[in-house]
Amino acid sequence: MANIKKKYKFAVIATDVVIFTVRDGQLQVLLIKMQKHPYEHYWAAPGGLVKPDESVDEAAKRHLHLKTGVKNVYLEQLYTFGKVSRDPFGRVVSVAYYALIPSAGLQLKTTGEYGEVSWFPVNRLPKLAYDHQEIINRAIQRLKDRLGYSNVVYSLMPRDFTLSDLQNIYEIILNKKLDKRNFRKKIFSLDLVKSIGRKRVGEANRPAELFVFTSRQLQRFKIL
Amino acid sequence: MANIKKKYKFAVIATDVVIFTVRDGQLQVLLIKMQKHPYEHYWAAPGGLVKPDESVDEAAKRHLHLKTGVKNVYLEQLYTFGKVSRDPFGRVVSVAYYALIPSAGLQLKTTGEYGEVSWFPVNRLPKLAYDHQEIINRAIQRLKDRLGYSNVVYSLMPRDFTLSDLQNIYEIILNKKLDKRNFRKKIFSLDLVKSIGRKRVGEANRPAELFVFTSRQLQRFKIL
DNA sequence: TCAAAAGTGTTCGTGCTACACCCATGC
DNA sequence: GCATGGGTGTAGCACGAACACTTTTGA
Repeated sequence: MANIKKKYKFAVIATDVVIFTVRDGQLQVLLIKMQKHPYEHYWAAPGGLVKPDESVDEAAKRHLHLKTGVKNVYLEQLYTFGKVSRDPFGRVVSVAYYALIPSAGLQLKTTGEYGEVSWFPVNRLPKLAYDHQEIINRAIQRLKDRLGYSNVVYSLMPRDFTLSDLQNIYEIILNKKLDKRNFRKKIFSLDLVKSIGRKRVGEANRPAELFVFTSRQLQRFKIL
Repeated sequence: MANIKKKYKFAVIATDVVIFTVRDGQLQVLLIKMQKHPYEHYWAAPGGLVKPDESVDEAAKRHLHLKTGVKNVYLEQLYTFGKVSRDPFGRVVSVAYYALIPSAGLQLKTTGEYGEVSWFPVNRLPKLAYDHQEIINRAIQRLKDRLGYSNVVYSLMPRDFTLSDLQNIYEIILNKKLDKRNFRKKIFSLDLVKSIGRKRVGEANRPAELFVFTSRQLQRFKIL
């Protein structure tokens, strides 16, 4: 460890990306199984060094794409973790990001050189390498905050959805029940969604009206 | 420039600290005059490389102390700036922080090897080196947000102060007038301050009651 | 006809906004 | 006694919280 540290005259930069989706009624995070000592059998958020010719944002996008195949999803810088001994392989400072992707039609890059990749519900996480537990905790907190003060939720939803779908996402992430009537009132008063004039049919109950977001750009305002 | 870049195999880490105070009825930032081409006659926020044996937080504290002599002031990580060409001297990623210090009894380290150091009102900034204009803009925005949702303002105030002093700080930073009665009601209802049973005397008007903060720990809640 | 989720209004209380006059002091 | 900032209360309004029943479909 000590001799590895000496490879670098200064701290070097890496990035880690906490990738969220909502699947099976739970908020889930994408993790990769580590191979190297001392972290074999630990899991970690995808990430790696920033190359000299790419920005930190680009590095985060690259790692996100590498593991999920997705592009153009919501990606926000979270925080930079810079403790001296956070990485036993050397002096690495990590700029953490978090990404939000809709679960519909997701295909992981589980094969290849990078070992096992898997989704985990945030309340049943395995042993995590480095300070990734701390990183994920902070990402969850940030996500909760953003839900209440922006329309980011659009990045977790498919193109069209019912208001109950939307309310479910909120309830799952915030981990509390919301009042249906108040929720709908609020969403409508903010003009967040518009009806597409169709209903979701084929279920054993009254068909629900389908909506799309009026805007899929990030906007800030108080929702909850 | 190109050959300097090659000195580093990876991006290296620096930190920059935007230091705020309120003086002369204005929000001001501490800047240092640059010496080296291409930025001679430009100014910049204090900062520099992170040493291999210090955390990024510690590096920020070090640079803050170096220029102001102060310790134990409010210091918060702001954002990490990672564009490839932000620094013409090489591939440097900067973790920006901002600090808040009370103006009372401030003494700058204007002498010594580091060249000129000076305060500038945020709305009359000189030409800034690197991407420091962007960093400062973001810091101002963050500060405004925090004022409305926490008690950070304590870190800009002397130990005891009048309610008008406090309101002034808010008005200066937010750049808008507040209603005196509503402001006082809010501050009291949150138990932010307590009277010390003394008044500020010697001014050509009714003496104002002096207060201290009930807590000088960061707390979050909606103020404005 | 039953189960299951969709959809729909009103009431109440809290908190924010707007607003004007008297008070205590130094000069 | 005058100029200067200190200190105080109320009324209207907007918004959030609580709450229950009818509708539409598939099985």
